[in-house]
Amino acid sequence: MTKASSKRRASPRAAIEDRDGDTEQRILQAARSVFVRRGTSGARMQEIAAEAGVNQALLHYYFRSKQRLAEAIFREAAGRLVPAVLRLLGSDAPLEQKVEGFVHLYIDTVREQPFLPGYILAELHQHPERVRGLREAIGLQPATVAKTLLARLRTQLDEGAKSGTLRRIAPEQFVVSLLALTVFPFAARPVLDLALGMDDDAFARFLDQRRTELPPFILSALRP
Amino acid sequence: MTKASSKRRASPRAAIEDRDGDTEQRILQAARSVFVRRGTSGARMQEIAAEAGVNQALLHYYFRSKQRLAEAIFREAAGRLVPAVLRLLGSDAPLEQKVEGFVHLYIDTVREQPFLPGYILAELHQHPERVRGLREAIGLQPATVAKTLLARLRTQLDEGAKSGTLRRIAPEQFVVSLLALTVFPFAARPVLDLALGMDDDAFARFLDQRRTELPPFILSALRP
DNA sequence: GTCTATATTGTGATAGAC
DNA sequence: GTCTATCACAATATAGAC
Repeated sequence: MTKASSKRRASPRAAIEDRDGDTEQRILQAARSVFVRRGTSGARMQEIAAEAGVNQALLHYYFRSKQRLAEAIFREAAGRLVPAVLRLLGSDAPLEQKVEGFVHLYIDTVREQPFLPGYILAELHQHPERVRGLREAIGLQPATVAKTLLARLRTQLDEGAKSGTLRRIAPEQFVVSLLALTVFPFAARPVLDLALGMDDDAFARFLDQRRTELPPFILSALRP
Repeated sequence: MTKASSKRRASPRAAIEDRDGDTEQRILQAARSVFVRRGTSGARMQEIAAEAGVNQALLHYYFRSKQRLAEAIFREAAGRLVPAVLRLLGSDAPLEQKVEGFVHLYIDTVREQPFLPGYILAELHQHPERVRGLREAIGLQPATVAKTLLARLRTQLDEGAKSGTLRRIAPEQFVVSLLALTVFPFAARPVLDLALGMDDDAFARFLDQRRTELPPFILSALRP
């Protein structure tokens, strides 16, 4: 899976004696859990080792250093969300479909790992250099992606404006608003807990409601 | 200012010989800068000391431990944003005024320290126990605040729905959407940089535009 | 109040037996 | 591949002179 790991894999053909779920996977699993919760600087190799049920030395055996492990986890996390989002928004489906498709896809995906957005935003905030990881996750040149995505959206928005079905709005504002309305509830989960007294059950109900009500809300906002 | 500091202040009446800007303030200033950028676990006392132009021992003289210093900074940061927001949203001004008032207040305030939202969200994500700091920043019991705020909003939204001027919407959804649209652009600043190629100038223009266009956008979304 | 050591602990990383 | 030391250094914290 990882470059580092494949290089290091031992027995050429054997791998049968691996216990329940190959060790590397158990480490990755534990690393995900810890890094996502504590962030890269807050994470401790010891905690990861314990959660994986191995000792610290093994982490280094599989992934050279904390740095590399952290990068692997971040790339994986970002790669799970970003490309799908970009593909959807950049497609040439009609705008109404994009909005609903995006909201559903995002909420359904992230629901299973509600801490991902908070983790990604926190990492990018604290380690801006990690944007590189995002670049790789995207695959293409960001500048290119941005231009084509925005250009396509602009076309759609302009058409709607001319035909009188849409209010005139800059594509950047549109994208950010769409992202904001969908991503923010996850990223601000602790705030909702405190400020609105929202526990896990209430949050689940909140998401159900939002999933169906957000698309019409957004489309209504777009109407002139 | 801080409990710790006032207890420790030395010369009873003298304080005149302090050089440019009282030392405690210089430390706080540096601590703000470092904690906000790196987060609590990523921050280094040494970096703070250097930025304040003093040595590490002084940090401990004024604020016992890194932990305490971090808490002071977080409380201050949260206290600068949260209470104002809650007061505004909980007031009995008409809904249209709340929306515009909130957007303007928030964007104008945070513009000067655009990393605050990212810092606060990241801290809450990585150290949920820090919610205590938020509690103190709010001053009142969060449960109470939440109830009265939501209750008041529900009244206003229901009235609007009955009179046919507003679409029916749960107050929780409304608050989260309002917050999302306003806060997210700051919290996701690095993403905007990468995904939309938005540098500081472009971001400033983006905010100008958003400040004026967001209120009508939201009000349009609320219309049936 | 502020500084220069210095103590103390935390934490990532490596060596080497099995 | 996996483990038990153990190293090396980074980082917080304290002692004590000035």
